[in-house]
Amino acid sequence: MILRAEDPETSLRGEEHESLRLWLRLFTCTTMVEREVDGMLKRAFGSSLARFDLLAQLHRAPDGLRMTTLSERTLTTNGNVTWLVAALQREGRVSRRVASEDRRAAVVRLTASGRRHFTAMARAHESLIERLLRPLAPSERQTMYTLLGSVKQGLRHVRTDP
Amino acid sequence: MILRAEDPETSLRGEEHESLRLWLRLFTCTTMVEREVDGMLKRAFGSSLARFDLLAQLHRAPDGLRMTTLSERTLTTNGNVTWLVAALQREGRVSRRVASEDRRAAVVRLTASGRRHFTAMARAHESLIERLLRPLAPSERQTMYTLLGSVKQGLRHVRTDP
DNA sequence: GCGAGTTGCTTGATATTTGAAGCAATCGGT
DNA sequence: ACCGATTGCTTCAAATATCAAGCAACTCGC
Repeated sequence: MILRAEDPETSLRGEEHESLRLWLRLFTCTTMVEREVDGMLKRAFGSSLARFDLLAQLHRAPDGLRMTTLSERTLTTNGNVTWLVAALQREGRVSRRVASEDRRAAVVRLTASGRRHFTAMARAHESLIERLLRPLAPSERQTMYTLLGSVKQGLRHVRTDP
Repeated sequence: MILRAEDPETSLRGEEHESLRLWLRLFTCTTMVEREVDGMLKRAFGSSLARFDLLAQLHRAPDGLRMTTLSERTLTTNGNVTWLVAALQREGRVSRRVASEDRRAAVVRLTASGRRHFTAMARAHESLIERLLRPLAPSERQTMYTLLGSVKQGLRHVRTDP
């Protein structure tokens, strides 16, 4: 889903709406990259971006993560995490057990197979991203990274800070 | 789905992987904004980002668009567009008719109701985006817009230009 | 004009995602 | 220890999205 207004047919006039134009382009670019990545992960690994993302979270948490933490970090709903973890478990990529401190909570972690699988995907993922972002010079990437940092920072307070 | 690696636990080391870090942040920010927007459109208009996007395309194409064009512009599958258009048609937001030049093709356009609905959503959408991107100064927005322009440009040739 | 390839779109089976509701375990006083 | 919130997760139904066929309407070259 893309709103792209940067083409000739655009209805936006002049310098006004700059935020909007920026968002449209941001959205377009991200979605395009997302589709490239998701497609690659599906074709080459029978996986998906959503799975990869979840595995990535677990990869940097050797002690495992709770369902809720996973849903916060992957920015999806708890129901979706339940579903994804179940799928990944069937595929043997993750294991789960009841948390010792809280019998309601589940701790999910990567299995050896999951770790291997993730590592292979991560390699392919990185080289694809490298390729897709090649048009940006290192300093430009840095600039953009910084600018996005402040956006991200601001997004934290959105709900509470109208 | 977010891969965020910018937190303390990150496994990325130093200046290498800058592309990857940038992508992760890009993805995070975009997804967060997407969720804000989608939620707002749902709560306030009983619509969604996907619908809004489709309507936006039609809004700037007074003569209507073909299904295929819609799927290209919204970056989704043709099957999804068929579904979305059917839903929007049931809701009275769009109309469709067979193209005069090609009896296979359908031309979709906004109805008066669709136009009104879209206009209202667009207003709310713009002010939300304005608010979310407020942390960026105008010149920064411009910079980012330009940088994303080259990324977008590069994405066009990805498939053909390994 | 004809038949082999395209194209434009729909279908149907699946996969994924969301949102709300439900259940059990834990927590905070009391 | 007991009760009413709260929390952590799952479930279920419904909304979306994807992918692979499938079908009809075009196009071309002959």
